[in-house]
Amino acid sequence: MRDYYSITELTREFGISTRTLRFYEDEGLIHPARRGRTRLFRPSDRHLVRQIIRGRRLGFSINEIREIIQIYKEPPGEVGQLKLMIERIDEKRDMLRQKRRDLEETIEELDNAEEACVERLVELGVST
Amino acid sequence: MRDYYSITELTREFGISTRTLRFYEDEGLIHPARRGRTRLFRPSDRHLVRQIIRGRRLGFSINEIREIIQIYKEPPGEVGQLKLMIERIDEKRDMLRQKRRDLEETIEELDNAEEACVERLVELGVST
DNA sequence: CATGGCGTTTACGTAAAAGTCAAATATCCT
DNA sequence: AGGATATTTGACTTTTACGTAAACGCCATG
Repeated sequence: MRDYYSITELTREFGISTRTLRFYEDEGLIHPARRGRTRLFRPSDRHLVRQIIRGRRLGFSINEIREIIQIYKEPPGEVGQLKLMIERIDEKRDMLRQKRRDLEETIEELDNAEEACVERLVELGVST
Repeated sequence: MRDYYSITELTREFGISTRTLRFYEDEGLIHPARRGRTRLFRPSDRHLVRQIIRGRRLGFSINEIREIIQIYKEPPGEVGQLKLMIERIDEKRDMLRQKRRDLEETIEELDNAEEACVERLVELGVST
């Protein structure tokens, strides 16, 4: 496990621009270390970036991603905070479950469409 | 099954604005009928809207949604077109599968976070 | 030593997806 | 018919998530 990654290494790995990574830092999603002015990304930063990218692919906004990232941090020490945190987690999970339903339905409709295409090909006597 | 829905009925049902529905029409995603200038949404339009909303929740852009909607239409009659269509369907399905992986991973991380919270509560002697 | 490559900040630009507002019609109800 | 209510079109604005350009620092290599 490497100690540090440079900004361009991460851009290459994740297929995003340096602008994007700096933007995520401005937005408080990541806090890479510094040597002088130069950013040094630790493995934990890299993992965070991976989580951000995942959230983005799932259609979450930066603010929603920020909320999700908060959750991954150390659990709070106080009982009230802990209960609140659990509530927030449940909320997010509900959103994810909704997305999963959307996903399954969409996949199913695509399956149907493909089957219709294949049937049509068979009708036309094309070997599949 | 109703014959027609008014624009405001659909906005209420789906929690979107009239502007949004007109925008989708401008973008060629839906083609509601008209009586005079007034839009009349048929059940098929309503179903399309449902599919659009689903796509939006999954983080697809309007253009991607447009492509997906094309797929739901009648399969083409010509062999080349059919094979092309099947390729496009497979592409979309790959994107959806990627999203599903992202989804499972994110849900799992949330599960872990929740478990950590619960454990912490147990440590503190709180009855869950 | 200057050239290239990678890094930085600051500032302005932009595309997508609507939101908002106004003014003009349409439709519905009595 | 007439007033209330609903719709339409069009123009302008906003938000999000970056893109892009300018201007400069650091350092290794020919």
